Amino acid sequence: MTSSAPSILDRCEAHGLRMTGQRRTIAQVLEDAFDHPDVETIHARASAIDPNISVATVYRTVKLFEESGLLERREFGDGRARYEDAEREHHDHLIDMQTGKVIEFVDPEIEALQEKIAERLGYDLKGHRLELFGVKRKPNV
Amino acid sequence: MTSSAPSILDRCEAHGLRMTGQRRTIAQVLEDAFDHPDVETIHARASAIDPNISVATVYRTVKLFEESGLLERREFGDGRARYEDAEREHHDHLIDMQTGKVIEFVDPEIEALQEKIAERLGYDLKGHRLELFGVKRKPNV
DNA sequence: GTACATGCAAAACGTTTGCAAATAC
DNA sequence: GTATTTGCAAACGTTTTGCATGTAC
Repeated sequence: MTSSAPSILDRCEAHGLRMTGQRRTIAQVLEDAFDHPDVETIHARASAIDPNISVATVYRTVKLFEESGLLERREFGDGRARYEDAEREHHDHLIDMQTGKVIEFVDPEIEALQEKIAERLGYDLKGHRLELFGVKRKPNV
Repeated sequence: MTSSAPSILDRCEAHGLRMTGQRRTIAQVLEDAFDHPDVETIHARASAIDPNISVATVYRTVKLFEESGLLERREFGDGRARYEDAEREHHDHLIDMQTGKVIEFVDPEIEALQEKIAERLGYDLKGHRLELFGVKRKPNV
């Protein structure tokens, strides 16, 4: 099972970004994240590796990475931005309203339907945001 | 063609909310809004009717109305919250990436599909947020 | 009359920015 | 060596809050 996708770090270099120690650390943190960390969390994790990182640098770096197409910014409605690797398989989110847990899913049917709707309205679909909010179904109450 | 849905004001009273002049004015503004105004805009429109309304009151009132289920809060990614009548026909949004224009649409097929996805993941769907981002299609370039 | 709503100004929150010192290339 | 990045702290825009005053019921 070979890992086919290039790492965030690889993509930084492919983009010709000037790589500092801080940027490398932040790229690493995001590479290892399988959740959707906000800036504060990224900063905390990065600081654990290298204490010489300020929040300002994290803000500047995630913005840079986002503008370079390496990261995607998400807003789940709690007032702060969250980030995830843009090259991961595309997916949408279901948020458990009781626990706040975020479940990822992919559904080709819904993707296709969105294209169709945009087209019907006279638009080319460039992106979308789909979040489902639900509560865990009880077996048979 | 009779208007069947009760007004926001009616619903305020049905909820037993204490009705002040300010709240009545804000309810009116939202009733008349066919766009998705942010707090600043709501405040401007309300001030035109009654200059004795502070922004703090608008913030407190939209939060109250939202918690009472009269309004829905939306975030279109520009950093401020926008509000719309919760009882209006359900719809999703397509945002024109070039102009910022917001187009509303309904698609029963996509609604049904979302239910199905949530169910497949073991959840009862309680709400969702779907926003499409697109650019106007050019005839045949 | 009393509990609740308001206005004001101050504070909180996440985020951005100006600047001098440090670093990548 | 030079242009870019960093840390710090101050500033930003949106939203919340403490408190004294005013209002609905």
